[in-house]
Amino acid sequence: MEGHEHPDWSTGTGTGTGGGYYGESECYSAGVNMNSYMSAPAMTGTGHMNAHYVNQVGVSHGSMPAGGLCQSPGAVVQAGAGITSLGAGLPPSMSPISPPPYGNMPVMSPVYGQAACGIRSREPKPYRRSYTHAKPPYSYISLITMAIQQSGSKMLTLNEIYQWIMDLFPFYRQNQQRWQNSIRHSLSFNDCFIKVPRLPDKPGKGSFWALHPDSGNMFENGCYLRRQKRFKSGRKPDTGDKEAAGGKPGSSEVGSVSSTSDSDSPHSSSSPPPPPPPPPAASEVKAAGVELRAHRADLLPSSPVRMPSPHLFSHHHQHHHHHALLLHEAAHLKPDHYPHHPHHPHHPHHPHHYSFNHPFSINNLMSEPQHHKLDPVVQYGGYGCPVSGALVAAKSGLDPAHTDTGYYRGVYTRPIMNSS
DNA sequence: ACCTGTTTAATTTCAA
DNA sequence: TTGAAATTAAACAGGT
Repeated sequence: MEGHEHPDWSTGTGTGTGGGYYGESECYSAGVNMNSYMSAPAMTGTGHMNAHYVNQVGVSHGSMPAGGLCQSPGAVVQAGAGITSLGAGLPPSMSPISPPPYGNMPVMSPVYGQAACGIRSREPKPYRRSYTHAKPPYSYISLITMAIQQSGSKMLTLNEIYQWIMDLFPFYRQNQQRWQNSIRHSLSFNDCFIKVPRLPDKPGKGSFWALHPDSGNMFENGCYLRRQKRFKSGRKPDTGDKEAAGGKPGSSEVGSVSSTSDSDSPHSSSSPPPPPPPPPAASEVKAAGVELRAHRADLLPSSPVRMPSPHLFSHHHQHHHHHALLLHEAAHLKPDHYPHHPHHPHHPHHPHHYSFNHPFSINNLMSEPQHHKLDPVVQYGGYGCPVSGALVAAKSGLDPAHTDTGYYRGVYTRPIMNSS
């Protein structure tokens, strides 16, 4: 089928296309949402720049759903932009500094075209390849996380995750069978994702997927391609179980979870106790602890609250109650977005479905679903933090534009270790 | 039947 | 180079 992979872009893997991830031409405007917190301050050291994902695809000016983003503030962008790079981007988070809780994933949007990038793209790169869409510098885990984060209810069905990804990244409109299988694998295999059952009365295709409350910011290191360590549920922060890594996700740990959720939780301090657990049909608690937890109040979506590191967000409202939906509620309300039906085939060409919240919206990412623009969203032009990237580049002397293949290679090499 | 989830396993890629 | 994370494939079980 259709799936034939093109060696070129599609898999970055093997070949070396150099890297595989996007090439030079694509500009995704990223919407990074990092919170403001992230101001791009210092990228200390590492600079990295990577390539910019500029997607020049079609450019639909105008309409971008996401488009909103561009318009806004750009301040940031410009800042960085100094460099012209339109892209410049790295995921915001790359910014070293703030390790955002998961609230800040960079979500970019494919805004095709400059528009988004705002920064006018100048500098047509010499070589714009035809990679129409290169592979985004995010791992599947990152993508899933971003998708979930940006949803108002903080949980999405598998299909919604697929759609979000495809809408944002043209790259993933290809070889669907391949990456979707990987997505499924990632969801099941990684403890950071939990399955939230649908309410009985709301039948539908699959369950909802949410982030494990304790997963925290898995990308604190700023690297969206690879986490330093795989999140394993069951591990308690202080107890001695640190490692966990060795163990396979099999079962045991998972099982233990149940308790975990309650007990440990780094909860946010201020957040009120979790709402009553709506027992969906919990009856079937599957063996898998995970799921359980899901319904367990802990992770209620409401919990944006549960941000693992509330402090980070502190400024933000922590009381998101209004949004806090209970799982079941959430279920009732449709996931959030789109009005479409489950199987509704989205047309590739319009990303608009997501008008609700562009991925860029910081809000979304944060925890606030869509209040649209409440604050200056930081918009970065490129994938992520343009600013930083740009700056860095500048400092480094690299051209942003230069994009090396390894977009991230140099980039985030910084493990944020403890800055604290 | 097709979609969703799980799981095993091989391989690739990255960061230390 | 190495260990671990990520990707890809694929078999298989359940649901709808």
